[in-house]
Amino acid sequence: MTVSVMWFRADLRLADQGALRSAIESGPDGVVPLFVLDDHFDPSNMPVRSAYLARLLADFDERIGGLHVVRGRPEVEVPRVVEQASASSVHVTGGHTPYAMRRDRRVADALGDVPLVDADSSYAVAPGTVRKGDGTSYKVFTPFFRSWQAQGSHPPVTAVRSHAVPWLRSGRSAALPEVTETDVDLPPAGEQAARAHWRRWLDDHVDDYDGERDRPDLDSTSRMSVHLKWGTIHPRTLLADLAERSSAGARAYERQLAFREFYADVLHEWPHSAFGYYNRDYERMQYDEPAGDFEAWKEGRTGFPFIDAGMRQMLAQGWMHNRVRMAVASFLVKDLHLEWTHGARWFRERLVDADLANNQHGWQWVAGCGTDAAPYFRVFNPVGQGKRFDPDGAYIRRWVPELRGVEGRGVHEPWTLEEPPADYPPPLVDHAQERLEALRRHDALGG
DNA sequence: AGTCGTTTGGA
DNA sequence: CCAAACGAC
Repeated sequence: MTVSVMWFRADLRLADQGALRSAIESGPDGVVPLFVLDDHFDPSNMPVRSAYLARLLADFDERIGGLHVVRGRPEVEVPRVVEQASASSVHVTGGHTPYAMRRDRRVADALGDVPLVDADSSYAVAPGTVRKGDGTSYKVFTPFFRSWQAQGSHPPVTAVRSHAVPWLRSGRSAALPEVTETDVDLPPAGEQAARAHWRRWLDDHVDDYDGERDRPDLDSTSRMSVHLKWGTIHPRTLLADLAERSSAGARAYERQLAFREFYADVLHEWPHSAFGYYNRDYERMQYDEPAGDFEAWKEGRTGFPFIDAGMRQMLAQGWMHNRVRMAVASFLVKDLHLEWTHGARWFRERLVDADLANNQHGWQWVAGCGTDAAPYFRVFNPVGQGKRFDPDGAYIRRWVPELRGVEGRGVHEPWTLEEPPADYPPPLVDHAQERLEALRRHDALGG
């Protein structure tokens, strides 16, 4: 009997998209599903994501009847499980961050003659494979998008759900993390939840996506980011469903999926951009040190209702509408003059969908130092964004209880009210002034 | 995936 | 007088 180990990387890219098929094609009679909780895994650094991961692992464990979870270093634990199971191959599936790639190489070295097969990526097109005619990678989204579309991707795999190859049940794993209570209103975890949610959104909302996606008050985005991040659904599944639709909304959604693929490709090509400036000119800019204003931003007490609503939505749900992410990021970088890395770290702590490539490059786009970034002089107006994308203020009233009693559009500028709510803070900064300060600091860079 | 001050053209 | 369009940052 030949056995293969199916090693899920940091997330649970599931078998229906090719990983298990790839294992089947290599001919094993059984598959050991393995998840390694890395020694470096520290729940205090990612409280929201670790709470979600525990739910996800529990769901997976229940569904396949025994996920093998071990704690330790992958280069030690993967070979150990291979030896215990007398496996002849390891199929790895999941995210393509530079860190995952480096870790794979260490594991491959430790495995010796047992092949480590990169069974599937968590992207429609694997990072590092969309290339210009001269073989170099793209730095601008639009040409990447065209090339990515032209390249296409194979259809999603659906038939392997029939369990042509049995999972080798290992019994309940002692290392399975405990599912603990959390104050965060987390979305349901698991593949079935992901598929059900997608189906519903596709039927009811995708055709309106183009017109409504920027409106946090309507809450009409797909909220699929969490499922894509954790791999409980594959983008190829989404693309196949979208291809059957002719609406502008379906096309706009494909474009958003392509942004995710673009940033994964960028990170793959420039690993340093995960935690440093993609455009290193911006390292020299003058920044302030995080202080009380940073704490106010984190807690949603800046006195700018649209900004505070977003930050509080993130604390409550581990999720924030993308339009608001851009506005709060701009506020941190250009009104508070803090480095984007501080904000990106807070997002990674509090967002359940925090994905390294999307998060870091989304921030760098706003900060003007990323690939195909917004020019630095594009400064979001924290009030104007609210008026434009939350016209009636419903989003603000939902997330900022102090302002719930304020009727009309005055809710965007409570300091102009005759009687501003006493328990809501005054604006932390003068936006017009700080905007000019940001432009001044940028000018000081020269060139 | 922006904002702001200015200009322009129609009422 | 005001909105839409425009160009600069």
